[in-house]
Amino acid sequence: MARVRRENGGRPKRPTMVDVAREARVALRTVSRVVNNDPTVGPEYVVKVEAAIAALNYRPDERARQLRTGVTGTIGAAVRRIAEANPELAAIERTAREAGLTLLAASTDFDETRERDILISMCRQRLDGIIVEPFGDNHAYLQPELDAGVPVVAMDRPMSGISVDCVMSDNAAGIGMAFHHLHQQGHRRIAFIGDSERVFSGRERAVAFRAALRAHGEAAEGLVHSGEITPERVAAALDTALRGPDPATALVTGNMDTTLAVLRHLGPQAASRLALVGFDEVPLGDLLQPALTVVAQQTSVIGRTAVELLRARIADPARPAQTVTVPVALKVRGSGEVGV
Amino acid sequence: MARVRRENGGRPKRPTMVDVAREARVALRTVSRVVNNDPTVGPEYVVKVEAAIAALNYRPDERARQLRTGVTGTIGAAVRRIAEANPELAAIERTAREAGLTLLAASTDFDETRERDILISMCRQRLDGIIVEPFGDNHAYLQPELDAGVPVVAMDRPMSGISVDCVMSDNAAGIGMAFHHLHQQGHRRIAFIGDSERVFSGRERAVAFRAALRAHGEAAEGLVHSGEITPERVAAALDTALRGPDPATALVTGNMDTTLAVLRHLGPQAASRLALVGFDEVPLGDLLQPALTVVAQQTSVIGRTAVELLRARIADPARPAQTVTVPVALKVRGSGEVGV
DNA sequence: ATGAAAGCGCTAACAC
DNA sequence: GTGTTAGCGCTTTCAT
Repeated sequence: MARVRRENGGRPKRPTMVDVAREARVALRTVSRVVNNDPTVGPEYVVKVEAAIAALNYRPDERARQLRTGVTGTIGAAVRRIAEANPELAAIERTAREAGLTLLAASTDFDETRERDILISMCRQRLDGIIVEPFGDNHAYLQPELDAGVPVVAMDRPMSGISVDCVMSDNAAGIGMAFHHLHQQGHRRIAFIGDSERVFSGRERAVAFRAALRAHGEAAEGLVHSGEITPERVAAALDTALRGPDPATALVTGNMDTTLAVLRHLGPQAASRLALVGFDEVPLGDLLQPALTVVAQQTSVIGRTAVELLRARIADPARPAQTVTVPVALKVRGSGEVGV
Repeated sequence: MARVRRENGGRPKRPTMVDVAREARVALRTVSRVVNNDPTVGPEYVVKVEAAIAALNYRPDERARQLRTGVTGTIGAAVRRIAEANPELAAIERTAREAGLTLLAASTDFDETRERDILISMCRQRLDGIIVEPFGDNHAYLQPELDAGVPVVAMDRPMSGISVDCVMSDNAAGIGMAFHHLHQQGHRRIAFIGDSERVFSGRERAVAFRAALRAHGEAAEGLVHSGEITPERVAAALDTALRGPDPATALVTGNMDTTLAVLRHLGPQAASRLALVGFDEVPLGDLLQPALTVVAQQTSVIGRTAVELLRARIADPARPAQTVTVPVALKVRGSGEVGV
């Protein structure tokens, strides 16, 4: 049974369709039909071929099939971090699987060069389509690929320099909800700490927060802090916001990393001294005391939509690019409901 | 420039090496050499070919290259869950990248059938090797693939029915550390709640815990609870352990999910009533009160080792299979240091 | 319904 | 140093 020919260096050589045809004494074409479950094959041939396949342990070579047919049945996902909790990626995988697609996932790792390498590599692999959570801020180099018909969908952030389908959360509405909630609880000095405004979502959220302040007639001075998420910068921002004659009594954090940095700086009871609403769910946020009130993104909707947009574009490369905005929801759990 | 031929249905056709050769008025072979940075090409040809490549927006087809050369430069990782925090997967990706390998990651999703589908699919894609965090308990169906020379490495758990390289944590030592630590703190009634003993790590850890009890002359009655991780079962196990005339004063949990279930059942201050040591880090465990004392696995060592074992096997298919055991470490943070 | 042969896009011998 | 040709393993006309 283990009739493996060895060639050079002890590396066994897998049997090919030709070997199966010879073993079964049928034509190559017949083996191909059996492998692809073509119903027009005589039952006796099916038996013979399947016996030969089993005897030789034949496995079709997917690469050759892909080369011949032109499609890979695989889509790529270039996300910023695989391997951290990534519910969007989970949703992409689930949706892709349901559609019979294989998923090739890679981390851009917050590195513009690496993002580019990954995307180019995916194009060279002739994947059926690519979902990207863009990081760099100039994706014009992808224009030739788009012209060549490579389907691309942006997730969480738009891409600059090219026009592609995009799905993302309603950042402005989320910030509005957070602000409004704290305002309703009676807070009048509400601060915001978020990501750098060079990052798309950081910018959108900071802008929305300033708009909320303005809408409620509050001044933004000393209340809006955006920049890199480092423990030092977050600590400094907190100190500024909480000091002075008129300190903030409530805080909105612009993303998960900021929320964690705030919690780590103030200690676990941060939220018993300060009303806190975070953008993004925090793992185990429900076990903290008080539990964390957050603006939650519908990550699985986003991931599923990304795949759906991609499939729609694969089916019709000519359809106009569209941007889908997914609503967010306020999860009231305690930390935002601390009195003034 | 955007000289894209369209054929059927508006799908553009990408130019091939032949097109580039024609455009540059050189032979196919020359284009191939330029693309592969062969130094023996005359500089004037390099210029001509690169101009043609740019003019046509040519991108080499990786599938054809792979088919011809026989190697894919890609390894597969079949893990139980992509998309949850998975530091081992992160380490695999990093190590693979450093070695110039692409990573194809897929979730087996705690589903034996799916695991099998994924592994077979990876074999059909002729990946250079496969890392699997095994879930099912009979992998004999992979024997033909192993015979055919497919390199496979098991991670976290051994595979049954076949002999492959394996890397995993020293489960017994970790349980020993947890028990010993609590015993040193003066606890004499130490309970254990863990995963089903049908799962390899659940079994190893339960067995090790019983051995620890025995070594300290304690009886196991009512103290060792293994089974499916559901809120109900964990609650029942807790009730049993904490009730009666001689209730447990300390608890060891067998994995992260159990730890979370315990925390959720007892409330966040669980550890102020009960000394608790968990197996596995818990995200944000350091922000709880008291912070969680855990047995931490060296996940990045495990992931890196998995790739290294795989590369060693790719290089030498004949080398004997080996199992690498990675030490674990006790992280003392507070929850295991609560008095009797 | 089955068989022979061409060809997907590339690399590797070999000749020039 | 460059061009010609065969062939990787499969699918797909086209004959039979």
